[in-house]
Amino acid sequence: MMPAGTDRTYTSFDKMAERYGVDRTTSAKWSHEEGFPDLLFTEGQGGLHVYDAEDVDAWVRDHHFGSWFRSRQGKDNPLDLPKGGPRDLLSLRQIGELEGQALNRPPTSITTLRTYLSPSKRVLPPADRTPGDGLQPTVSEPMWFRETAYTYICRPRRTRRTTPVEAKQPSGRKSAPKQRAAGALLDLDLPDGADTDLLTLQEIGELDGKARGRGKATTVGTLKNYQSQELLAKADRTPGDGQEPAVDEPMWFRSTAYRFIRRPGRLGAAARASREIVDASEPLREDLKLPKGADNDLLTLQQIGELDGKARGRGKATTVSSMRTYLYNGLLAEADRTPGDGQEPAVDEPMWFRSTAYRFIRRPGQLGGSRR
DNA sequence: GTGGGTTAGTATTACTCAAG
DNA sequence: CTTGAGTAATACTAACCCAC
Repeated sequence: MMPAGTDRTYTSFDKMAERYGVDRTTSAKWSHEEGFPDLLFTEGQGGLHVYDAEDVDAWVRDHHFGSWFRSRQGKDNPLDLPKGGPRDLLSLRQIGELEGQALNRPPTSITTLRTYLSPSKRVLPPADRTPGDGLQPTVSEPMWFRETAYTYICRPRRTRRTTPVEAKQPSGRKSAPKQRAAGALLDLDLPDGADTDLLTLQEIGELDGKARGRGKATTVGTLKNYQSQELLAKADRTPGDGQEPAVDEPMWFRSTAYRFIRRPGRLGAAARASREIVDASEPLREDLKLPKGADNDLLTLQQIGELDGKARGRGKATTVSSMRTYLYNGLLAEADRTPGDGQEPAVDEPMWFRSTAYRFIRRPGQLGGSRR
């Protein structure tokens, strides 16, 4: 129950999602970020996380300005800009400073503002006043009315925060994200090679995708994300760093790359399976009664669950949810057919060949009813 | 079923740069 | 001074998984 008798307002991940126009997973993710307000309490059976709405709002303003700003659309003076006469005159430099202040970042440079003035962009309208325009008071450089400038500053936008804002903090905070990656490294199957071999981002992505059992390479874009999160270290070599051999794109030592690839965390099905099957030598059970049928008949997860429950003597079907867990753990191989794989007949959900499914059902181990 | 947590990926943006 | 193309980084989501 919400405590009564206070004027505090409460929020939860769903409410935040609605208010700031983001997905629930996004607001939940925020709660793990540096300095997010403390959890007040949890409520109900599902354990709904409840936070102070005002504290959260202040934090979102600081940390996810774009989302915060969106929630302020339609309000007067959404950015709390200094009051003043609409016809006050502001220079380009002053506009840059006000913008920086409003967005909690360094002043926008005059150079950048000039590019916004270019007719092709028109992000910022031309100056309201120019030297020699014959109006009073005379001006010695282009000037904008406060209202013009404010319309520019409050334009719909997403913002890109620069890191220096955080750099004001005493050092030592930044190491937090690295800590997260500091768990025990995984023992993955990776090609041999000298520690000092040089690898490109793309090559690292290929090795990463393969070793972690995802079947396809991790994209360069994703790796760049990891870089910004400092999960992947900075390149050991960069173009023009003066070392030999010269490189024409950033390169990582094999040892650096492998430390990243072996990071703790979730693995794709293939890699999980190869780690799971310690005792693959145990023979499949041949004593189970299973319907006859062609090896390449196609079965859904639900159908496999039904066969599994029956064959292993549990009376009722293994639930699809349990089947997913088996799949995740690599006990059941990945689907032989998936929607859009271009093969015939087309399927609209993942399907397994009868032979694949039966290999799973005949897995070694106890039969039904033995739990508890 | 509900809600929290994780990962891989895409979309979008602010900003830079070289050349006209 | 303009411009278009390029880049780095952020912001966000889909699709999972897991626990109660």
